[in-house]
Amino acid sequence: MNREDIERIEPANFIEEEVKKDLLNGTYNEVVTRCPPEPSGYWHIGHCKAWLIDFETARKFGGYTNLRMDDTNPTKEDGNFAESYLADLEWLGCFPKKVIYASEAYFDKMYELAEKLIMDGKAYVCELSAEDVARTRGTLTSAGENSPYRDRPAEESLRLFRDMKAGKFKDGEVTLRAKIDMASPNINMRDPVIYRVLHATHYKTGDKWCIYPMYDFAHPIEDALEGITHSICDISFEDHRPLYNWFIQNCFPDMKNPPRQIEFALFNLEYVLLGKRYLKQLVNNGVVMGWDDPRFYTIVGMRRRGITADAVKNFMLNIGITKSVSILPLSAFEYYVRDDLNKKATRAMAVLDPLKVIITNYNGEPEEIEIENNPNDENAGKHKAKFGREIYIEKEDFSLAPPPKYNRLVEGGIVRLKGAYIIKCNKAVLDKNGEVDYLECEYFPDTKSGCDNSGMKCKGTIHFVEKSNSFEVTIREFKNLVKQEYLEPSKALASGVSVEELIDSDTLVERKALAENFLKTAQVGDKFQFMRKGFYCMDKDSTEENFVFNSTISLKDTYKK
RNA sequence: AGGGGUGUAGCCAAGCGGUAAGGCACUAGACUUUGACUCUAGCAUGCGUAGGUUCAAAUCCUGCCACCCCUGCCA
Repeated sequence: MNREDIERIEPANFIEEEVKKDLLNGTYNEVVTRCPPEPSGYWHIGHCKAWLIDFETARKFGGYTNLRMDDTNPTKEDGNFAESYLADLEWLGCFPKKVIYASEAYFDKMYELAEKLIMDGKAYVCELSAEDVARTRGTLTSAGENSPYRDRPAEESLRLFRDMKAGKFKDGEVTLRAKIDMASPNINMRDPVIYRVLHATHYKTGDKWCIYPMYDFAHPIEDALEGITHSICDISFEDHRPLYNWFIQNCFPDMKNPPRQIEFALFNLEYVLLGKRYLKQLVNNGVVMGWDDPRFYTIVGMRRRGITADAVKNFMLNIGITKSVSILPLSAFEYYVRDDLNKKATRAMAVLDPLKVIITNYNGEPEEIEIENNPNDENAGKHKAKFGREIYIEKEDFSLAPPPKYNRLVEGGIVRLKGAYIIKCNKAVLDKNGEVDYLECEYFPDTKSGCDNSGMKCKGTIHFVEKSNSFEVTIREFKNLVKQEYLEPSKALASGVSVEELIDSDTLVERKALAENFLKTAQVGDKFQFMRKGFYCMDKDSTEENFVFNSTISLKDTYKK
C-alpha cells in the first residue's frame, strides 16, 4: 500500500490511529498482526472482538494476519481445539495468511535464545521452590529480594539449564528466570520465570521437551520471529509491556523495528456467562445440551442458535474500541442480530399457540395463496401457502374482552389474514370451561391479497396456517441462563455466588407449533422469520418426523397492553 | 513510599484549544397486508471533582475523588 493510500485511510479507533502513524513515519513498511489463541477451549463472543480487531486492522492497511496457536503449556492444551479455530475464523470471515503452531515453529529458537540470555548474564537457573519464589517476590508495596542463585556464574546456569532440558530435574524443582530487577514497582519485572520443568506430553511436540517457555518470554519472541508489527492484546497485559519490550531488546538487540504491543479493553455483556470453567461445569452437569447450546455465547452456540457472523461483526464494529471497561446491555447486541436476520431470513408462517377457526362461508378445496419470502428483498421471490375452510390463528390474536388499541380479531370485528383474505368473526364457540374452543368466521371473497378491490379497511393483520397445508414442528425457546438479579455474572461468581445459584432453571422451553408445509423443505441451519413472532433457525436435532426450530430472537414488540 | 489504567447521557462512544457526532435503549408521531422494518421528532447549558492558564477549556496545567488491573513455575 502506498503512502497516498495510507493517508486516505480514516482510522476507526485509536489502534488504527497508531498504526497509521507508524506507517506514515516509516516505523514499519507493512502491517502484520497475529491472532494468538491458546488452544484450550471453545471461543466465545469476547474472543470475536479480539480476533476481529487483529484481522480488521491488518486488512484495512493492506497487511495480513497469522493464526498462531500459543501452545506453550502442554497441560492445558488440546489439538482438537486448534483445528476448530480455523473454522470459527472462516465463519467470521477472517482468513489467516499462515497457520502456525508456536510449539512446533519456535521452541527450538526459544531455547537457543534462553541460552543466549544466560550467557549474556541476563538469565539464571533458580533452585527456589514455587513457594519461595512467591515469598521473595515482595508485595505490591514492598520490594522483593534477590534469589540466592541470582549471581551464580553463567556457565553454571547454562549447565543446569541443559540439565533441565535433558530431564534431570523433576517438575517444579528449578526454573530459568530473567535477571531484571527484584525491586521494580512493576511486579512482572521482578525476575520472572521464563522456563519451567514440565514432564508432560505436548499435543504437537510430543515428548521432545520437558521444559516449556512461559507466555511472557514466548510471546514477544514469537512476534519478533514472525515479523509481527502490531501485537494487539487485552488491557490486562498492559503491565507486561515493559517485559515484552525487555525480551525483544535482549533477545534481538539488533532488531530495527521491533513489534509493538498495543492494548485495548474487552467488554462484558449483561447476564452473559463466558468463563470456561463455569460453562464446562454446566456442560458436564447436563444443565445444557453441550458447548454448542444455543443459550451459550460460544461461537458454536451462537451459530446453532441462528445468530449470523455478520451480526456479530457489525456489533463489534459498532461498540468501538477503547481502553475503558464496559458492560453492554444484551439489547445492544440483539439489535444487530435482528437487523441482519431481517435482511436475510425467509418469511414463513407458524402458529405457536393454535386457535381453530372455521370459515363458515368457504366450501370446497383449499386455494393457493402466495407469501413473499422477504419484503425487504425484491429478489427473494415468493412461496405458496394455502387458505381454506379450516385454519388456525394465534390464540393471542383473538380476544373476547379486548384491551384498548387491540387491533386483532374480536367478536363482530374484522382482521386481515396475511397473504389471504379479510375475515369477520361472527361467533366464538366456548368449551365447557368457558374458554374459547374455536371461532366461526366468514371471509370476504373480494378481499384476496393482491387483488382486493373491496375498499374494506381493517387495522390488523394476523398470521395463520391452513389445516391441510400445515404440520407440527418443535419450537425451542430460550431464556437467559443467568437469573435476572445477576446483571454481571462474573462479579457475582467472584463474590462467592455459586454457578448453581446463578443459573435459572427452565431456561429451555420446548413446545409444538403448526407451521406451513413450505418449511418441510428446510435444512439444518436455515433461518426463517416466523412472521409477527421472531427469527428461528432449524436445529441439528431435527429428524424427518420432527423438525426442530430454535428461537434465535423474537421480533421487537412495541404493542402496549 | 507501590505500579499500570479508566472516568463525556440509562448503556456504548466521537471529540485532539473555537463553543458537546453517532449508535443502543427510551418517548412521541407517520407509514405499514408482519403492532416488525422504514421514516420524523425528542432525549448532556453538560464532559468525575476543585482550582488555574486563555478572548475561548471536555480538550492545556495542578490538586483531589471514584472505579478497574497487577504479588501463577496460566495465557
